[in-house]
Order: sequence, then C-alpha cells, then structure tokens
Amino acid sequence: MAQRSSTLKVLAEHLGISIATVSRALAGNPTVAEQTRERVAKAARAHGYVPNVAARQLVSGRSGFAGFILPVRGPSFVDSYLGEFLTGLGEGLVEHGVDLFLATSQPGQSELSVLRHVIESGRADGVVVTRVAEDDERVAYLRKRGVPFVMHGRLLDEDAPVSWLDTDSGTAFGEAFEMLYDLGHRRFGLVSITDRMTFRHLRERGLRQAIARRGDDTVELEVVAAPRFDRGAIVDAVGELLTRPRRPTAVIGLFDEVALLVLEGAARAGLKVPEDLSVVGFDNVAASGYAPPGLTTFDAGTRSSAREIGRMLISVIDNRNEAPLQRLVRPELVLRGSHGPAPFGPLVR
Amino acid sequence: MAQRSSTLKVLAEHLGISIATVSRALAGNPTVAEQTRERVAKAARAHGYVPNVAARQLVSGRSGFAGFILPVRGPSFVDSYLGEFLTGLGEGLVEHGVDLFLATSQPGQSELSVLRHVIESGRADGVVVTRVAEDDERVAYLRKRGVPFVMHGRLLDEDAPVSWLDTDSGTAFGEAFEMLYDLGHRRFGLVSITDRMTFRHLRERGLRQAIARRGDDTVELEVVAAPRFDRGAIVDAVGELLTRPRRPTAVIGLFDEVALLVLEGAARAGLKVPEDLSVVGFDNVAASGYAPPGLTTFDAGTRSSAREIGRMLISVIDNRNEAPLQRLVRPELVLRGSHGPAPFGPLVR
DNA sequence: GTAGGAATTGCAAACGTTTGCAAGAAACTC
DNA sequence: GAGTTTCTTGCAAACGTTTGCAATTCCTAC
Repeated sequence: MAQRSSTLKVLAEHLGISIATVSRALAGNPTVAEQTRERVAKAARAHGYVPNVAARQLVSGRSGFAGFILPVRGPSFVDSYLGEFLTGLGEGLVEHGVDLFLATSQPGQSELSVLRHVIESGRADGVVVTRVAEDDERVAYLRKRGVPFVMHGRLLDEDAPVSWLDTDSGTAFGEAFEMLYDLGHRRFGLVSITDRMTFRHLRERGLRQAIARRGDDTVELEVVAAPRFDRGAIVDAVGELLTRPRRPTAVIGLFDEVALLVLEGAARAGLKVPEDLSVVGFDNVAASGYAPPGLTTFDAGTRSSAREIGRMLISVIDNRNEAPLQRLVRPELVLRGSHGPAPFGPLVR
Repeated sequence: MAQRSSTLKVLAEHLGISIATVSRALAGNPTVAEQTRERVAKAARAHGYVPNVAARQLVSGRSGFAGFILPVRGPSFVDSYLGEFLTGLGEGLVEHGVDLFLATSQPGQSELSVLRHVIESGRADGVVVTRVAEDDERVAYLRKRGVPFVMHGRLLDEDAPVSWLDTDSGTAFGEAFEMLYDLGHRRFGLVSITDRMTFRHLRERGLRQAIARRGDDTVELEVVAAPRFDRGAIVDAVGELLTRPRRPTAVIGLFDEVALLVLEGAARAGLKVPEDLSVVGFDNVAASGYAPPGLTTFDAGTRSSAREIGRMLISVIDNRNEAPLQRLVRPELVLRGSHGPAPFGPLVR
C-alpha cells in the first residue's frame, strides 16, 4: 500500500504551529519570521512534503496545467512532429512550473467536445492549438469562452486578436521560388492537398506573391492538389503532373512527405533529380536526409517554436487582457541534393 | 473574462434540492428517485455542467491521470517514437476515461526527482516508464513507494514482480540471424551502443542464443559498440568494422538509426548493399523506407503497444494487489532491399 | 390506527490548501 | 508607563466534490 505523502497538517502538528503559518512559510510569505521559516523548511524537507495539487487548485482556481488535445490520426500516420512539438512545449512550460496535460478524443468524438471538457472541468488554465483550420471551431469556442490559448499557425483573418506563433512558410516558399528561378527554372509545379488547414493557403499565397514580385511573364505555375493526405492519391497527382507535355522543371511539395512522394513519382516517370527535375519540400523530416539525392527543404524548427509557444501561453495566462502575442519565425533553408540548374533543351521552352 | 462553469451548488439551488442529491443523481446512485434523476440530468445538460476535477480528486484521492515523464533529449534528437507512443497511450487510456499528464524535467534535474514530484503531489495515479535501464532508479522508487506503473521494456531480472510490455526484440534478432544464415551468411556484425538500457542486452542475447541454437562453428559474430548515441562515433565504429580484413557480410544495427548509419558507412567504404553487405535494423522508422535500397527491419508496433500499455496501467491501478501483468509482443519483419545472399569469393571464407 | 420498513432526501464532515481578518507579542515613541 | 506601531501568528472560511448517517415521507401489513 502506498503511504500517503505528508500534509501541511502533519507538519504543523509536528512543529506545534498552525497550518496557516506553515503554508505561509513555505510560500515564502515575508510576514513569517525568518527563524520560523527555516524550521518549517527543514521539517518539510525531512518529511518529503510535496503540496497536493488538487487542494491548491481548488482554492486558487488554477490547475497549473496547459492543455493539449492530441490530434486524431489515421491508423498508420507517422511523423516526428508530435514528439518534437510536445518536447519543446514541455520545455517552455516547465521553466514556469507549468505541466502539460494531454487529452485524447475517442473515436466518435469531436476534438471540440474534448476541448470543452478539458476547459470546463478546470483541467487546464490554457491550451495550445495546432493544425489551425480556416473556420476553426476550437478557436471560436476558446475566444467566446475567454480561455487563454496560443495557436501554432495562423488564421486567415490576420486581424483577429488571438495569440499565435507561426513559421513563415509563405516567405519560405517565395524564397524557394527565387532560388529556383535563379537556377533558370521557369515552369513550376506545386503539389498540394485539399485540406482546411490554413497553412495551405499561406504557402500557396507566398509562392504566388514571389512570382508576381518577380514580374516575369514567362514564369508558369501549375498547382495540383490531392483530395486528402493519401499516399496513392498524391502519387497519382504527381504522376499526372510530371507526364504532361509541358511538365514543370521544378516542383515544390506542400510539405516534406509530399515532396518525398514527388521524388518517388519522378523516379517512376524516369526523371532524374536534380538533372531533369528540382524538388523542394518543407519541414525537414528525418527521412528527407535519407531519400536520395537528399531533399532540399526548410527546417521548421518545430521544437524551438513549441518552446516559445509554451512561454507565450504562460504569458497569455498571466495577463489575460493584454494585446495578443503574435510571432512569425523564419524557417531555415536546408540545401541538399534535390535542386539544381534548370535542364536545357525542349523541355524548358 | 471567462465565465465560470456551473457547479453542483448552482444546480441544486436552481432545482430546489440539496447538493448531495444532485451529486448522487449524476453519479447514477440508485437511491435517488428516477424522476429526480431525470430532472437533474436535464438541468445539468442545460447548464453545461462539468464536474470540477480538483474537488473530485481531493475527496476521492484519485487524480484520474496517468503520468508520463518526457525523456530528456539532446538538442537535435529526432524520432517518431515519442509521438507514436503518446498517441497510442492516449488511445488506451481514454477508453477508460483516464487522461494523460506529461511532466518535463528541467535541465539540471533528474528524471527521478520529477517522477517523485508527480507522484507525491498526487498529480498521477500511476505512471508509464519507458527506456528501462539496468538498475533503474525510477523503477526502484516506484516499487518501494507502491505506485502503480507499467514499463515499456523489461528489467534484466525476469522474476521481478513488475508489470511490463516489451517487444520481443531478442527473438527478432534471432529471426534476423536465421534469415541471413539461410541466405548463406556466416560472418556477422552487430553494431551496438554502450548504454544502460536493457534492450541492448536482450537483443544481443537473442542473437547469440540463435547462433548457439544453430550449432554451426563456422558462424562468427563481431560486436562493436559506440560509446554513446552519437552519429560520428557510430560512423567511426562502422567504418572500422567494415574495413577489417575479415569483415562481416551481414550487419545488424541495434536499432534503425544505427542501421541507417551502417548503410551510410557501407557506401563510404565502397560496399554495395545488398550485394556486398546485408544490413538489418529494428524499429521501422519512417526514414527506413527512404534510405536506398530500403532498410530491412522489424516493425515494433509502438503505437499499438502503447495502447495496450495504457490498458494495462488502468488494470494495475484498479487492482493493486493482483499479480503483475507481463506481455511480450512479436515484432513484424519488414522485408526491404538491404538484405540478400551472401557474397561469394574471398570475402566469404 | 399504529408499527415497521422501504424509499428518498438532507445535513454535515471531510479532502488539503490559501488567505482575509483579528489577536497577541514585542518594540518603539513620547 | 501608556499609547502606538510593527511583527508574527492563529482562527476560520472558502474552493466543489463525495459520502456516512440521520431524518423525513410514504407504504404496507397487521
């Protein structure tokens, strides 16, 4: 049987003083005499006293937890994003003594209803929202309810007074275009997926803006989108794109998993990378370093972003009425082997 | 300002009955009249009542949370294990209404002290322990303290009355040997790391046992171990192994990341895989499918194991005095391109 | 009509903490 | 030495639940 941990009452009786004084002494309250404080601290250490969080929460109204709803995933969806994100988030929160609370939605249950439960039951003082969608019902609920939260990603409505940290993937996509343009590429492809997450739009917009900014009429852009994140569907879309008579010489994948499938599609279509085709991704997943010839991509810095999000959330929880916090972080271009000069000959013009 | 969620008191006043009755009605206690129960249920729904977990925990002594201490990681350590594991664990727990609680250790802090805090503060009713080491101080503490816990992995002491689920990687390593032996290989290498985690021993032992069982004196096994999980150190160890005069024709990596570095080392040493060298790993990380020629490995089924661990933990929490639960799951061989017949000629004998 | 029992409800304590207020002790001021 | 201030401590309420026990009401049986 597990022995109960010590309580304030036990300490107080042992020291012959009141519970209140013990509590204040441990809290470092300056009204308690220095000598008393030391006695209490010593006894607490000796007893291995650790305050009961439930009792503390009950009176303070604060749980000391930040909440995170685990995204619902297909049976075989695998990536390192979640692990990196949670590691970083934990690091950012623990600096301020806040712990992380994870809720999972059950099969039939919406993420919103889980979120509602987490908040209403007082399990979390604030939450982190990832995979932000266009009309995100979670965000709508949190705003209405006045719950502190920070998003990883942005809404399309730039003026919404909500706190977020986003990777500036739009600019990154523009940067990718610039680099490829300078290498002589004029015919571009973007392999996307139809999804309600906002980053899809932001990336496509960033790419189009960079193209427009360049002001070269000979630049073409073809966008193909698979109906969902499905290996087969994406491979098909890629195959179709690469076998067109005027196929692109440079293809950007919406994120690395897509770009890796572009590499696969290229091999299947008999195209050599980077000689016949340049490919660029986004995220820098581990596999990008292993897939030949090495995927040129952007490192999103998930872990450090998450760390910063943790800190932002603490700040949002502490000063509710302040202006929202918004941060855009710059992803870093990782040059590997999948980009190169545009091929010469009939393919180009 | 966030509006407070409804409480039992509010419901009771609204219905003109006592708090106790409301509580019992919602708990489905049969002593409350059917009619009353319905009225209460309706009012609770109307008010969006969600019980306060802190209050409930305070009286029940149960937090309703399972704890997990995030492993301390180097700045750039990346894999998908954590994400998969947490996803599965959440799935296993949520079936029983238990939520997951994540604690992070701060830079200078030992994992044990975090664990202690989590337990003593009543944050978690039970915990999951991963990366089991030989003389694991966390396990010692939990046993002594009588805290319910389940390990992912085993202790070397097979008779210890603790609950665990482990992937039978020892048998898998034996299986890998059998397959390679049947392909004609006789000279084997194992690339390991010196680490206090128990799986290292279990895998090596499984391999040695399979070799002994085969009873062929011409089989040789060379084990090299890098001092820690460090890219450079492993690459060096691999390079040394592969340039020996009597180099192995088949190399097994302790886990996929190691095996991937073996592939890299082979390329550097001018060896073709699988013609000159067969390589087998363990884990089936995403990159294994992308690194040419595709790493032959074992799928550890992390997510489903974690799901089962969640269920086991619930069971351990519910019947503390029962015999420990122990499960060995069989990993699945994933055949890709990195294994093949043993090369002929002077290299073989 | 009354005793006995069953069904339903309420009272109040308990869980372990924090904190406003008041009380006591000590130290100063004149 | 009385009045005042400053330190230090204790009392008790509060947070929102659950639950043992007592109280009330309503039947049923004789």
